[in-house]
Amino acid sequence: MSVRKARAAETEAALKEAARRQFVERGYLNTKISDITAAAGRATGSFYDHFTGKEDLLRALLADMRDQGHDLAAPEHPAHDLTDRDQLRQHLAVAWRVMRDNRPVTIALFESAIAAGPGSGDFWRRLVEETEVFRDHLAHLERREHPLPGDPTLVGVAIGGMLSMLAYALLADAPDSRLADDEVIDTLTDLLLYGLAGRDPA
Amino acid sequence: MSVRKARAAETEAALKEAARRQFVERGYLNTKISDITAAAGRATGSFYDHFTGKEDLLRALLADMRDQGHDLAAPEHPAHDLTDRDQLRQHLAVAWRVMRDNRPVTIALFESAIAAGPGSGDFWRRLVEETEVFRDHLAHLERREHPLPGDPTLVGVAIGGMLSMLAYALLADAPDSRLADDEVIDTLTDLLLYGLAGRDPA
DNA sequence: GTCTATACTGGGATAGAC
DNA sequence: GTCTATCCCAGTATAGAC
Repeated sequence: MSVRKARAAETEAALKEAARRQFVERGYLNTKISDITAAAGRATGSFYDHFTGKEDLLRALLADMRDQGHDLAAPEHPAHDLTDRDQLRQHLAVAWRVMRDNRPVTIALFESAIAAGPGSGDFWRRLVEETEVFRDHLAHLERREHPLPGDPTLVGVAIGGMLSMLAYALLADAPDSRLADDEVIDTLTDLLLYGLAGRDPA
Repeated sequence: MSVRKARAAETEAALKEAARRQFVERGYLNTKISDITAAAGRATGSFYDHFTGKEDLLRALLADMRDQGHDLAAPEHPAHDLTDRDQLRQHLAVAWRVMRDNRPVTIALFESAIAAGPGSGDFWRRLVEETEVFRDHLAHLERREHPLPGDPTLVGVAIGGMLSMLAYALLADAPDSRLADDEVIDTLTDLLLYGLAGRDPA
């Protein structure tokens, strides 16, 4: 790689890194192109030598994340019984960990989904996509004649929605998290597994 | 009330009504002042004779809703045992109904909460406020020595977040709801009461 | 490829006639 | 109170020198 290209790659990396920081600090929607370039110590114009716009940059960040093995959408799932506490907890923990480790992207995706606005069906579609893992596992349970609270898609979306919302509120809005990750995960596990009634209907 | 004032009130009402329609159609964030005035058949400038801005208008819509007895934050709660299926279902149904009956406001509040951006702690705060009812009931259970999945605030926020998210996705993004209200409410009731394991750990 | 400078735009907001 | 006309700014995006 030539020196020229290396420089360019450096700038691109700097822009991405700056963007990540800004997204966490001000949120995706409130971050202006000029905020990013300023934080990266570059001129505004330079941005457009690397990206066509903010959405394009977000796509790039998403791709980077995927390359690093992290995947917001679908963590691996060798196991297949969500009614097993350890397995359910494991799933929730992985999802939470991915979101926590990729706060900038988590935040940005959430905000951009909202900004797309209602009516397009886009929001619902994205939510359904993101919750594929849960839906699959739930459908699996259903085939095994395990009674579910309702339609697998709906239940999956409910669970996924709860997770996203909590992640945004807790990871984005309160970085100095007042709640430990483990507490959150344990709570969600028990809530989703046994509900408010609890294990023993004592 | 003078004729003059009546005219003004009419315009104000027209603006509010137009805003409600626009919020559902394009979303709160994507709605411009000029969209509202145009939809109301008034000039852009007239808007400012009634409201100082979009947020001000939203506050007015919220107040209207409250006046009509609907309250996004706290439906009445004479009963006090969320582990009773009927009572839990009732709570969820009321919350859902209020959101459905006030789609414009539900949508606008959700979007404006996001737009506030992370970092301010505002989002978390709003979520905690909105879920006061649940938290109170859960705390009540806890005092009665009923074991909960976790901290009442956290559990309440989780439940409320699930509801908000689902409402936005289902009520806002898919108005021609592919899912019946009753199905949603029944599913959530069973999920939250008994969890994925179900009533009988058969 | 990166800079500086600037053109362009959307949309919020106001002035002033009616 | 409502209109028309306009101002004005923030932000995006481009042009062109280096």
